[in-house]
Amino acid sequence: MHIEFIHSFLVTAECGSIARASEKLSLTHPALSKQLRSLEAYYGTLLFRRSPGGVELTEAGRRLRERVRPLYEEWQSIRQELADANGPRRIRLGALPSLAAHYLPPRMPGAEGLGLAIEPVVAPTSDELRGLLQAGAVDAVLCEPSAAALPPSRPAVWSASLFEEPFCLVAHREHLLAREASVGVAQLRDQPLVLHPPGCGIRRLFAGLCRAHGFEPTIKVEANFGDFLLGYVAAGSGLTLVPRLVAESLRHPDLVAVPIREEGAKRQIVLAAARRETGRALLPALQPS
Amino acid sequence: MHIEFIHSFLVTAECGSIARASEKLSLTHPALSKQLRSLEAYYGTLLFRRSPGGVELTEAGRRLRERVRPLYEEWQSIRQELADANGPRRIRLGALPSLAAHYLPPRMPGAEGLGLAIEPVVAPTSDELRGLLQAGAVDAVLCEPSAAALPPSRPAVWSASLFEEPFCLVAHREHLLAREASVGVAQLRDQPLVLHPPGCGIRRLFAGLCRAHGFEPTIKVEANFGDFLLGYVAAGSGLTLVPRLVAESLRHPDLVAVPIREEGAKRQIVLAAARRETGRALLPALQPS
DNA sequence: TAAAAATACTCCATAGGTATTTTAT
DNA sequence: ATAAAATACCTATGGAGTATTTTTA
Repeated sequence: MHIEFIHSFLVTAECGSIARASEKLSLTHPALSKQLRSLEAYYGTLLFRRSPGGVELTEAGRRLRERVRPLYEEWQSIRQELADANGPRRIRLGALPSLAAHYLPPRMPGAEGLGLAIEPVVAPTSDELRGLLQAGAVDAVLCEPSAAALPPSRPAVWSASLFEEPFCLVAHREHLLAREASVGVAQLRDQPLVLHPPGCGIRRLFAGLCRAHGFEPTIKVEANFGDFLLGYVAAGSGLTLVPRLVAESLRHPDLVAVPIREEGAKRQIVLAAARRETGRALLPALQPS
Repeated sequence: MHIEFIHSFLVTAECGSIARASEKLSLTHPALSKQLRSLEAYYGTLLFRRSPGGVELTEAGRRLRERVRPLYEEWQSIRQELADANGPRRIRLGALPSLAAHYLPPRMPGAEGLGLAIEPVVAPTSDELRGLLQAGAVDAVLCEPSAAALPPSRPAVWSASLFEEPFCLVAHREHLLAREASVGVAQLRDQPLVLHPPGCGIRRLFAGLCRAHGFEPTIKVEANFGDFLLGYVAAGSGLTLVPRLVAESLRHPDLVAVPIREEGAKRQIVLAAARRETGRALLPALQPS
């Protein structure tokens, strides 16, 4: 019997629904359903009463829960103790600047709690991160999926999708578009843009979108670091684009972020690791909250 | 992580040797070795120091053992409690007469302790037991392997070998052969025999052996029940053959049992079950002591 | 050098996924 | 009718086996 099934059992009992519990556990409902069935076979008893409204513990299920909950906590704590004795596990984690600045920091304490000492390595593009991963300079990367999937030479052994976020337009608060609730790509025709250099994911994606709308973007300034870009925008030199993650933490009083309403105007972030085990260890700490 | 690996770990720590522990656990040593390796990966520490003399717990291993031993006991006791609440599981177990009389009784209390209520069903031949198993009249059978392996129609889903035992010659204490330490099949030429009817495993096997030695057995009386056979032998009507199990519990003052020294003069006993789960549940209770 | 354990490999049981059906309200 | 769970089916991880090699006292 897998101990993890006990965790699934406890979470399901808590949620009162296999479907909702399966989300929490990052499982599909059939998988969770089968886990619970196999627990029931193991104990030779029905543990849940199923209904369209969800599931409810049977008498035996309640008894099991009472006894098994402290046991599972003890199990975890034993593992924790052994892990602590080893000292934290050092993991070099490559990340895009936006993620290193806004996504990683709030998750570092949680990672530490799991015995992981994350050493961030920042690189400006997903392509460069891929290179670092292949070269063994980092153990895992947080980047766009191309880096995990495309390389035919040595693909990342393991990867998991973390989240998807739209891009936002950042404009000076007095700019015309700053008053819109959302902007379409078409509205950016002939607008002066302050963007990343050509190798960058945002730049590539955005140039493609403009061309799909029948125009070339008007790029006025190129810069590599997000803060510089925002400086230009604040100075009134043009507009820029940032992922929502960055838009959410805009603190400059003169800057306004407006989401782009366009199917393709979003980026996906994946966690990719050279070894599966590393990825699995990292994943719980790096889930979007 | 499989909880069973913890059991393996505890047994190995106790034995101080992977090879010896693997026997106790009915595993091969590579399998156990891999279980321990995967535990070590799970905890991120070396648990045993390996040497040609066996294995020894490391510091981390000792720590794990101390903490995990009570946890595993609690796990077992939880399972026991749930099992008890269900009432014992009734299992109809077909068995050959010799096994039902001498092998099963001492193992019934152990089975009860495992929550199994065994209901013995006796049938004189392995073939008949096979019929009962196929018909669903019993859940499992203790018999010779032919019944588990041969049938092309509906083979037993699950089977495991239990033990092998030689046959013994039973003679009146004043018979010439009763003084031998062991007898060869050749010595039985022209001896009057008291044997089971042709359908029976012992009869079939023995007739084959005699023919291999170039003679037909001289069968004087046929009877279906072991006790009757022994009665005839005690009365001086001839010799008979019984498995060692029966020979060991001969109580008649006039009867002497002598092992047969012959490669093929032995029988194998297997446990076969219609469903794998039944077999697995039964196996620990029915192991030879 | 001789034992014990580790490895290489093959096979199969089973966990998990996707797509679909069943069920109970 | 609908939401939830179960089922059917497929793929792939990994646990167990057999045969062989490596290790180390």
